[in-house]
Amino acid sequence: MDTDTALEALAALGHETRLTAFRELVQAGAGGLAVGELRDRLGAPGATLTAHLNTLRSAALVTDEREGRVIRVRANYAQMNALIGYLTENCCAGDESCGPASACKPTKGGKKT
Amino acid sequence: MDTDTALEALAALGHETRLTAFRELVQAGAGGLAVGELRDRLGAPGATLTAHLNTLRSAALVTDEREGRVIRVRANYAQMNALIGYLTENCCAGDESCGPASACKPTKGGKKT
DNA sequence: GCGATATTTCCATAATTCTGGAAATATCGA
DNA sequence: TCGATATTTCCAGAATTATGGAAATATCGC
Repeated sequence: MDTDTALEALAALGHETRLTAFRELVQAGAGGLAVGELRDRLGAPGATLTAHLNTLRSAALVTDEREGRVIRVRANYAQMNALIGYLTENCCAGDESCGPASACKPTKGGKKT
Repeated sequence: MDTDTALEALAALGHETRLTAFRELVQAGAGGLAVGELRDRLGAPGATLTAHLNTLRSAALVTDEREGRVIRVRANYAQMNALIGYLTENCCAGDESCGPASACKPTKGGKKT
């Protein structure tokens, strides 16, 4: 993931309603949620929710698919994963100084601690 | 890390200047950087940089320490790490559907030392 | 086609964040 | 003490983002 993409994803998640929406979608799993269901859970007006979903979609954090009258929204795990990867690289910057996160590095070099 | 804290960290990083600043600090390592050095690298006016550093500090992503006339700023790896932990939990939501990230889960199945 | 349901787009207002010059503060060395 | 350097605070204008009502669009079942 490049920096611009990470930036967009971070900004998208850095808003209470959007972070909450994303978490709902993650918890909903592969089935995702209908926009209306999400709206009920968040208690946000339709127009407001649409605007936030546009932001999340633009950051590729969610995908949506029309199913008749309903639009089903799903968390894009791959993108979140890529974001975590970006942050992990930018957290540890090649050394092991990140503590717990070093257990997170996928085989970089030899480590023993 | 709780959601409010993660929210603040995400919002702090969701801005080009601040993300760049944080990356510079991570790359600078444990020694950190003087505010002036960071200002030169980013090419931002002092007041602007101060405002951004205040945001990062408020999100606990950086720490600073006065050294005579210079204020040395350092990335707070622990906080970034906690943020990654938060996102990882909210990415995978208890199942292993996240691909590579599942290798990232600390003590779930408990393997290795 | 019609009415109902689901969601979006349009648009204006409100709220927040960003920016940077100038003045203030802190520290140093002589 | 003074003058130089490093950084912050103050402040206000500029820019961006958020909000939500109303109208528009899309799809359904009949």
